[in-house]
Amino acid sequence: MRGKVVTIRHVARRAGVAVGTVSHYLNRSAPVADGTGRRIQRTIDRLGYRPDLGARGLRVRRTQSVGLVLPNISNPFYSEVAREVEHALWEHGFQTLLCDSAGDRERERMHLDGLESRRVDGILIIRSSGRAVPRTEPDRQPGVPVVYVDRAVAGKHSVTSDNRMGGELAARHLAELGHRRIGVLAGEKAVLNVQQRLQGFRHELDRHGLALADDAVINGPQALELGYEVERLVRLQPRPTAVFATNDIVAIGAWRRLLELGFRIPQEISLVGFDDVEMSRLLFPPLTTVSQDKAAMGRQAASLLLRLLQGEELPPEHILIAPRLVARGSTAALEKEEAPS
Amino acid sequence: MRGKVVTIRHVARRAGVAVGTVSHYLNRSAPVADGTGRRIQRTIDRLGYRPDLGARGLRVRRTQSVGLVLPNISNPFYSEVAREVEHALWEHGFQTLLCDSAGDRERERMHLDGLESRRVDGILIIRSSGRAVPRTEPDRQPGVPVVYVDRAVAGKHSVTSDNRMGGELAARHLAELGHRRIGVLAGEKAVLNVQQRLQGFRHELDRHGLALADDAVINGPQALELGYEVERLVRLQPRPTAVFATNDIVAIGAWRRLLELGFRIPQEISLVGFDDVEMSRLLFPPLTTVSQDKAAMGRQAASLLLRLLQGEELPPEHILIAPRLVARGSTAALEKEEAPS
DNA sequence: TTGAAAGCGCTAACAC
DNA sequence: GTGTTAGCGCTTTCAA
Repeated sequence: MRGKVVTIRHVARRAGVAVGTVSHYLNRSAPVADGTGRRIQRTIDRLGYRPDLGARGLRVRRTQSVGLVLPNISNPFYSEVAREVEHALWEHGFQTLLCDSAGDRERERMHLDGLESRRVDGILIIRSSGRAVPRTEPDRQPGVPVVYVDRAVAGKHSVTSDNRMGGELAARHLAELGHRRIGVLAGEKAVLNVQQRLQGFRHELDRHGLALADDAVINGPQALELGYEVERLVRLQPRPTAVFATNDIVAIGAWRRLLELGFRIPQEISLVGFDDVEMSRLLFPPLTTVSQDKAAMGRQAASLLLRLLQGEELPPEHILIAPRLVARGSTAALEKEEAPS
Repeated sequence: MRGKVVTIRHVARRAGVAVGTVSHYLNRSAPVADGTGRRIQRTIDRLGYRPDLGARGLRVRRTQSVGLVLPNISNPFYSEVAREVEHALWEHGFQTLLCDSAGDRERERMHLDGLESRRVDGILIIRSSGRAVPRTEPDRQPGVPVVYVDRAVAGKHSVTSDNRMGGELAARHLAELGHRRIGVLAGEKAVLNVQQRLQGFRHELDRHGLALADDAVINGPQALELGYEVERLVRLQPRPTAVFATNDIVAIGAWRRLLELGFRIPQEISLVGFDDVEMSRLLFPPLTTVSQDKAAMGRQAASLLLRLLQGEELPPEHILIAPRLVARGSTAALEKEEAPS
């Protein structure tokens, strides 16, 4: 497969020095005379020598690589995180090993095994939710730092959005616009992120003297189809004047169905999502949503891992990234108690 | 960093056999007595031994890894390709090394250097277009197979959509719906994919006795902003009744602006995109578009590379993936010459 | 079948 | 400053 590569020995011989000297030159692990250095560099260029990182890794026991495990790289949320992670790691000389678990716990485990065999220096993982993620879990390779992203795990390093705060932001926005009858399209109760968003939402509603009717909360997997269920919400008496969806995909499903049903957004009904995926702002009207700072999550997770890789001994830390409300066209102030129905 | 890992030697000693035997057992490179094998396996499990793939790679000169270089992993088009690639490679025991070039040629070059140092067995690359991709280019590491994705490169292995055919499909669809005055929002002239889509479009229009007016083609970078230029198109006299955008993002820009301007889609104006990114079907009305089979592209590229990695000597081959027209809500038959204006 | 040993490309300790 | 060499964990002759 790989032909006769040029090795450090070839370089040494051609430059008329010892391999140790070349190695020192390369790694600045010992000073090398100017002339010698130049001769070595010239030889390297001429021969097109590239140090074999695998061999180096075997020797120094560091591969300068980290595994990135996530449920689906083509999910825009994850891919944006992945992009930031890759950039941050690359700038520090680390190669990203992409592991797509396809949302499958078993596959995720196999990937983790693979990364262990590849002796990665660290791991960033967005666990597949396969029902809820256990709130805690055992270490695999002791000594290999792991940072959890978008999932809080007790006793581990993790970086997530402040989901509770996000829920509050959504509630405050709607409350301040004067909405009093509000429906919610919520993900599954077992999912921690959903729970927290809902908690925050309820809590803030409460502060405004509002409450969620039991039949005004619809649970289900966070997918387009859940959004379609908005139809049940608008049949309620009295009809909610605003709907909060626990993520944008769900909100988009709702948006579609509402438009199909002939509702005018936001005049007749307001809609708030969560995530701020790219397409939210492209809709018409564009979606008001709680924006998660995906780039910041990726960057923070990477830089936390990087610090651990330097050997810093940090206690497990849960970094919360603040979301912010992005008010766009899908929400509006409630017109004073709908006039003649 | 990595503590005292257990090596094949530990396993051998504990199992009371030679390291060679363990190796043979692991790789089935020689038959091993049943009893011995079982003893080895038990020891492996007990010790939690994981072969060091780096060390193995050093010895066998294959790393079981391939580099995937692309301009932006958070672009939904690329990330979908990436997903298929990762899956296909992983199922054949290869690890994907993710390299995001951020659309920067220099960075792309550095990534390629890095992959060379990491001794990847092969490379899949979606070149950054930084102005046009040269139609041909030199090999880097002789012996390391490279497959170009979404870009045709003379004399190299490549997998792309049949862009010309895609253009034809779009034109045929509009022509058959009775449209005669058609506008185009085209990417930059220097980009090969755009050229081909346009060629196909014009060619098919021609077959229907139609032509594109000079001022009915607007060029620019394929981004949302180009879509907004649809405003210039609808000011033309006579006004086009249909618009073809060379990709979906552009089409979505157009869709937004048209809605803002108060046009009804498709009653007053039809709109066709290209790519079929996820959000196309989520719009309202959903976008009619030429669907590129991204999954097929990823799979085919991966399986071509895999064959090359088996050592097959294939002549450079340009695999074309057929696109198909997905007629959704944004196009409609032209109502017989708009009645009273 | 099994075992011993050489060597993949590199770094780091040590000697000069 | 520079050169020599052991050895990282593994596979693969070759001999037993």
